[in-house]
Amino acid sequence: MIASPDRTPLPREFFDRPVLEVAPDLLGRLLVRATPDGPITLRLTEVEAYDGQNDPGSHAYRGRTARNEVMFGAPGHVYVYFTYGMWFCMNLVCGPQGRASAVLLRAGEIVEGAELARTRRLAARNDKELAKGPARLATALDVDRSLNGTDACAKGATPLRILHGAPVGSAHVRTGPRTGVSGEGAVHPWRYWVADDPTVSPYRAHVPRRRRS
DNA sequence: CAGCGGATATTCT
DNA sequence: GAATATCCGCTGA
Repeated sequence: MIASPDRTPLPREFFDRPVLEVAPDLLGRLLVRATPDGPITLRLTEVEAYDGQNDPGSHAYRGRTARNEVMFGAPGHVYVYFTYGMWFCMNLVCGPQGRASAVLLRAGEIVEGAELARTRRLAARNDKELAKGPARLATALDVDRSLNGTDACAKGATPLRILHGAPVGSAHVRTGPRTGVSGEGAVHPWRYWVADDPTVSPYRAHVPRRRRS
C-alpha cells in the first residue's frame, strides 16, 4: 500500500533555509500549475542548487541585475530566466532573504494533466520526456517570463503552487556535479536527483559552443 | 548513438 | 565579441 501524496501547500518556512538543505528536500514534492484548461501537476525528480554568494555558477554571484532581482527577494518565489535565445528555466528562491540562493528545477514526472503538457511539448516522444530537462519542464508547465516573481507559497489563488507531496528519503537521493556549469562552479556536487527515476535528464558536462562563422 | 549547427537574450570582457 | 544553469533536427555511423 502506497500512501497518497500530501496535497497541502508547503509553508514559506520550508524555503527559508540554506539552499543545500532545501534542494534535496524538494525531490518528490508536487508543483501545481493552474491553467485555464485545468491543473498540470509535476513530481520533482531532479534539481540543482545555486548559492548567490559563494557560487560562480549562480546568476546572482556578481550582484543584482534586472534579470536576477527576484533571487534577492523573499524565499518561496519563482525566478524565471530566458536562456540561449529560446528557452525559459524556473527556480525557487531559498533563504535567508538577500542571499539570492535558488534551486533550479531540472526535471520531473507529470502526474496530472499530461494531455495538457503534451500540447506544449510536441517534440516529446513519450510522457517521460515531457519535463526531462529544465527548459522542457518550464515548457510543459507553460511557464514563461510572465510568471517571474510568482509566490509559490501564496495563501490565495496563484498560477503556481508547491505542495508537500511525498518527499524522497535520503536513501533514494543521488548527488553529482551540476549540468552545464563550467569553471570553479563545476566542482560542487549540487545536482540532486531521485535514484533510478526514468524522468531524470541525462548528465551532460559543460561544452563551450563553437564560435559562429 | 555521437556530433554539430541553429535559435539569439543577457551578461561580461 | 564571447560565453552561457538548452533543446531540436539533421547527419552519419
